[in-house]
Amino acid sequence: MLTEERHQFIRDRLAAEGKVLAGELASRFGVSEDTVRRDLRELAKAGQLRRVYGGAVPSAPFAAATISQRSGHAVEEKMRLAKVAVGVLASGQTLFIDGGTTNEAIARAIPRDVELTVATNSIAVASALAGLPLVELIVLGGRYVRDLGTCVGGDTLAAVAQLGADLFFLGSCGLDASRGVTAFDSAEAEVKRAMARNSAGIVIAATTDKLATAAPYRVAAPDAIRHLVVEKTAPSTILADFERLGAEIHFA
Amino acid sequence: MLTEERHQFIRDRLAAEGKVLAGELASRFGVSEDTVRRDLRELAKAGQLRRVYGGAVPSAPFAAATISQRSGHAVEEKMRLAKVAVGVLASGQTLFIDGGTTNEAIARAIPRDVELTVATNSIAVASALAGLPLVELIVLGGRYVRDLGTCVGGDTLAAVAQLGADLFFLGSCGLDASRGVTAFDSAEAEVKRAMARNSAGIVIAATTDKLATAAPYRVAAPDAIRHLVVEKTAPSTILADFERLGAEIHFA
DNA sequence: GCATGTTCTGCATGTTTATGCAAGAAATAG
DNA sequence: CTATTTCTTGCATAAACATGCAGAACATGC
Repeated sequence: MLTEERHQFIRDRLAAEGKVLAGELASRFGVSEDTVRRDLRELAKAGQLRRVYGGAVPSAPFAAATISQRSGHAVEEKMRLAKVAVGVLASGQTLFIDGGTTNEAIARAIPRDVELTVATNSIAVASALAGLPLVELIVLGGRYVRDLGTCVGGDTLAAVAQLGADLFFLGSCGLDASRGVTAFDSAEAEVKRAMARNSAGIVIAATTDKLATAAPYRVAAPDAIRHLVVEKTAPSTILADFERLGAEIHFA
Repeated sequence: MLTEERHQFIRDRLAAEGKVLAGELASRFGVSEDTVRRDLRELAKAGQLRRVYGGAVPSAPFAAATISQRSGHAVEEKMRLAKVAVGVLASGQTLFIDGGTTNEAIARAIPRDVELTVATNSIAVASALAGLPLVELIVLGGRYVRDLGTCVGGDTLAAVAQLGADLFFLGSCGLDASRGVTAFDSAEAEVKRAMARNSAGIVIAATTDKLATAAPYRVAAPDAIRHLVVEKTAPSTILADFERLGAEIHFA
């Protein structure tokens, strides 16, 4: 286990969960707590985290905003969903990846040896993909919306219009077998629609609470979903509806 | 086994797995660890990887930051520069912020109570600003260049062309009183030029080692610099040149 | 063929770095 | 306030590292 690996793990973990515990890290790495503390000290010196009694928390307010939205349970679930979701990927494909914490988890779960072209309007997804050498990354700029963590607006739409993708990882939406995919915000919905239009297939990874919910703005028809990644706890009646409409169901 | 074969294998392995171990490579190649270390040294010198204790990891955009931060000195210097640099800001202004670790430090040093409109092509800067509620953030998308940590290309240029800013925080460049501001990459220089053209003033925060260096591509004339933030160790002769050309010098 | 110079490699050396342990200081919880 | 946990510091050890040197492999020129 390289020192650098531990540092990387700590960074990732902080971004994902908003905190790390010294003891927990020590047992996970198989090193003494002293070593972990040294790691934390170095990362703190580099400004990459802030040490607290018992462990460390992110230094940037960025991750702090996302922490509140995440309970410890949801993180594990999302990581499981993400691992399964990347299973639909194939090397050489072009992707749109939308915003949302689940999509961020998916981006982080993409293996290093897969060659992809990815266009995203999410800063968090872009950050995650910035570390993958084989991923050609296209950032879809525009007006950044803090609540969504993504860029929207005319510039974003124009950038999307120039691209075509094999798959579109659509996130943070309502999902309903009759109304299809829906979004809470008009501008957000516009961008998602553009991505959906320019993609050959839509992939949605959704925690159970997202199922059978609807929001005001329509993004895609229910039969546009090609892959649906869900937890085992998802109600089978809803899944049956989507399956009838042509979606392939993947259980995480 | 040719040296080049080993190098290629190391590159591939690094891309696929994100790390290599010196001992492991030695036994796989059937050579001594010394030879492997020599290989790693050469590849590191060529910028194709970053050596760490025990092996090597890919050279990432943050790797440069991490490695300079590791020394401890540079990061503190940059933070000092950043604190002074944000002093030229005024609430209500519109900014372009370029890439580079110094600009990232500046972005992180912006106080929470300043209202700004900021356009940036750097993912790291965007991440930093995502946490500031009073900052209207515009992400300049495009093709992401891993080595720079920024977006470049036609899309980026088009997005810049639509905007005008009061100040342009220009980063990661050569700086010379006769040749002006210069960049190492053609596409990078193009974006910087566009930002410079659409800004009322240029701000450069540079560590001493950046002064009196030049790169191939011209970005801006030496008299285009309005604010120059430097360390106290900066040679006064160079500063005098820039001051004569109209720059205001700020010491950190 | 032979000599020469270059490059690559492995070994021995001394140095640096990472790690764990122990003891005392500091922070937190009851 | 006291007990417990967590943290820092100094130190010892083993691993990883840089360096200098010598031999082997190789190409080049005579």
